[in-house]
Amino acid sequence: MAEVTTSLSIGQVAERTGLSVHALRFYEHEGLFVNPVRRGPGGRRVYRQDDVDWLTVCIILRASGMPLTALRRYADLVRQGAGNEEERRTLLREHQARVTTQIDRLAECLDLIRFKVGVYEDLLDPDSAADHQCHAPGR
Amino acid sequence: MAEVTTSLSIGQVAERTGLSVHALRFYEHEGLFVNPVRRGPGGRRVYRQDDVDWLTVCIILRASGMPLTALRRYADLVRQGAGNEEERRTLLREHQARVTTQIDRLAECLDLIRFKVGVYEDLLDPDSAADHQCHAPGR
DNA sequence: CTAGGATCTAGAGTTGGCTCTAGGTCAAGC
DNA sequence: GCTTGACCTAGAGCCAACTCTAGATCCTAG
Repeated sequence: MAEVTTSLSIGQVAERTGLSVHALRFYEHEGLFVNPVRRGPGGRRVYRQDDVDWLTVCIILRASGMPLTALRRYADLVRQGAGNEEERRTLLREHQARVTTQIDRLAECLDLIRFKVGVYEDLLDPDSAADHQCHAPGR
Repeated sequence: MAEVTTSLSIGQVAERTGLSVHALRFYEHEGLFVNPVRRGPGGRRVYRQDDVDWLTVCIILRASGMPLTALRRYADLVRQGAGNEEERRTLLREHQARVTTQIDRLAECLDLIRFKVGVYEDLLDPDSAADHQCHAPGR
């Protein structure tokens, strides 16, 4: 039960990460990988599990709105190795702040949306209408 | 203290909504206004407070990720007048669901980000390090 | 030997949502 | 009468992040 260093093809990585093979090549081209992607016979890309792990992190950062430029910056720092941990922390903290801000903003939007849904709810079946305060813009 | 029907120029609307004049013309072109924008002397756009109110709603829906196509659909429904409230409710409910999903997703991402910030925190001043569980991918 | 499928590179195309430009009109103030 | 600034239209340009295409190579199975 030891798979010490399993090699993965680009197709396999695409499958396990959910990224397209196109996106994987694109990410590589953009310098988003920490380890330069090795090549096997015929010039084919060979990935390992830690590439997949890194991609998993990338996907999460992307999903939370980090632009590729910032992701590249982070990859650069990690690639450079020990010594720049403070900068990495700063980068992540800034992103963290943006994400919390974004969540708050969305929660506010959700308030209005809920309110408006509520208005239509009352309109469409007034029986189950609760009382609502009315302080939002029309329509 | 009665400003019964104040007319606003495109510049004034831009100022109060935060949208650019370009964006306002673009939104009009895209059919996102409920009332066709009236024109004053010289063909200039004349807005009123309820346009601003509507734009406020638009801005919130946009900020929560509603694409312009959906916003246009909603505007169409409102423009058509009474009778399609159910469809409006459906549209808003669907958007509401997407927003809550998005908030949840962001919250999950935030977990990882916090974890990683924590790792660098511990690394950079280990004195104040609390204990952490370790189950996230590397770097 | 050959057909199929996965891979390769380089670069063009797409999408959404604006933003900007060019060239012109119009009203007010000096 | 002239400049200034806000406005007009139509359409081009931009940005991010992919996605897709073309044409070539390589490996495996039949």
